[in-house]
Amino acid sequence: MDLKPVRVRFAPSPTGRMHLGSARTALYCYLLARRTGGQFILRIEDTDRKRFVEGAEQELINGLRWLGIHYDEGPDVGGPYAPYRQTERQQIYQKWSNELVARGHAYPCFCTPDRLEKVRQEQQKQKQTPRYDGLCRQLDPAEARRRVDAGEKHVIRFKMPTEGQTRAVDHMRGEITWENAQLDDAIIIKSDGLPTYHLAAMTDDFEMKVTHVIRGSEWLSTFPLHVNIIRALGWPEPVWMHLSVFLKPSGKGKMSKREQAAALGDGHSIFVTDLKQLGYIPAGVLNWIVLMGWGVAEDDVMTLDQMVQRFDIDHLTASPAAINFAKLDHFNGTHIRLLDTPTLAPLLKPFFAAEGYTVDDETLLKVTPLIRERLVTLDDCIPFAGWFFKESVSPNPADLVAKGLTPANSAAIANRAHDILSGLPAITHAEAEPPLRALVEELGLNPNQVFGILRVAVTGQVVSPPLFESMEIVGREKVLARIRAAIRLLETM
RNA sequence: GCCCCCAUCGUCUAGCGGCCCAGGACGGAGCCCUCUCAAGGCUCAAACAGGGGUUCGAGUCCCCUUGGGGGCACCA
Repeated sequence: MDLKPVRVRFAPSPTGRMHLGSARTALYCYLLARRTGGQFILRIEDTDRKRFVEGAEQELINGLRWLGIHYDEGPDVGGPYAPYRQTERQQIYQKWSNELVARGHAYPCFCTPDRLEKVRQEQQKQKQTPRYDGLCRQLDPAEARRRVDAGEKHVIRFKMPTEGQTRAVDHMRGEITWENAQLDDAIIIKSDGLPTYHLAAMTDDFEMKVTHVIRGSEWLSTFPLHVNIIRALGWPEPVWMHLSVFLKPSGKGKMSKREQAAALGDGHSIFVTDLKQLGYIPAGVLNWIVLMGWGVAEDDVMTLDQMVQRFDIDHLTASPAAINFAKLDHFNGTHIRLLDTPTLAPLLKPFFAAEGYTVDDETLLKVTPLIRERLVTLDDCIPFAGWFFKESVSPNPADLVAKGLTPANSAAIANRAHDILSGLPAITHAEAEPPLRALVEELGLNPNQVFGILRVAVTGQVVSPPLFESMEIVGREKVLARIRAAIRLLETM
């Protein structure tokens, strides 16, 4: 691919939550900018006041920050082409809209929503493609001008060519051709004076000197409109790329609200801020989404920096990708394992806190290496290590009985172990294991049987981090006390 | 209904005419390691949607069919 520095923008509208699709678009934009040493811009497309959602912009920004996708220019950081919120750029769109009308490429339309709706219904009844019937396109420009000046309510429509074809090139898909006769005269300025996406995005991309437009494939159908606007104004054309959508895990269509809720109940989500709360880390999420639409032959575990090194827009995939949460889990676990203890431990803390545990850093730092390779998500630290921060544990009596043995036998074994351990000045991994192994040998049992009793006695659970390391962290007095409690429990069975 | 896009293992993908009786990853199965659970190592099963062309040669190029997806708003 060409490595000349580019200017790319991520241009979401603050109308909802930030989902995986947006995150991937932002990621690809970011990767391309960094790869070429260019700039990555965040632009807020907030011209739809009806669907505007308070706080959505902040969630977007938080999401990008959390993922580590940093932008060079944006509403909160400024930049040479500020402002970066479209509602603050209204005069600019007005100017270019006027220019379009002056050049005969656009016209005022006085049709009411009511009339438009009737036309649409009529067309549908006749099995025709619903589109504007061009009534106001015939209007004499001077007459139209007079009505506008008189304050008559109107919109501005772009005058699409009616003959021939429109051709445009998508970098991933090649040349695409449309019959102009199929195209519609889209509204570019609404009656509230604000532009629609079509005018606003094209204008800003021009004004902000955007060289590469990476956006969702939902824009493919309005692609010919956009290139016609640009060409009518004589603006340079960017490199276009329309990324495909993400499909639900079954591969059939997009995720519905209901399915989103089901995924959440399962510990998964398509929303970035949810993922953070569910215990996913940015590196895992990033590695997961970057591979949905971009393939690497081998070594698919990558950090953000490694992605930058390898990213190549010539090798993006155009086909829709089904979401696979199992793969997210895999990448998340893999990247957690890549974290060193001083980095991982603080990430775990809020999850312990959320469960009501008070954790001291000293213990946490010792516990972290023991559970690191067992974590798929950060919140897995609770079942594995929550018990470390409890004053006492309450084992299920039945779990204390070793496989193939009676409660009495188990109690006797626990007693022997207790004697051995109490004879040690301190219970460390190095000092405790040999004599207990010897005990296993002497009794002619499996390590599993003996260590299993102790595991349940000390940790209160059947699954835990390694026994000896765990006992060392818990400390001699507590270990011995818990074994004695377990013996008493076994004796009452 | 109309327009446009897409099509390799269940899933994400490598492949850009011969290196492919198709490679990697997830998931699945088995084995090894092992104090539980993991992690790790090894092995196995698993795909070029179908049909026509072009070519000495096609997963790779073209066409059709089928299937899937997106769009058809004074939303983005």
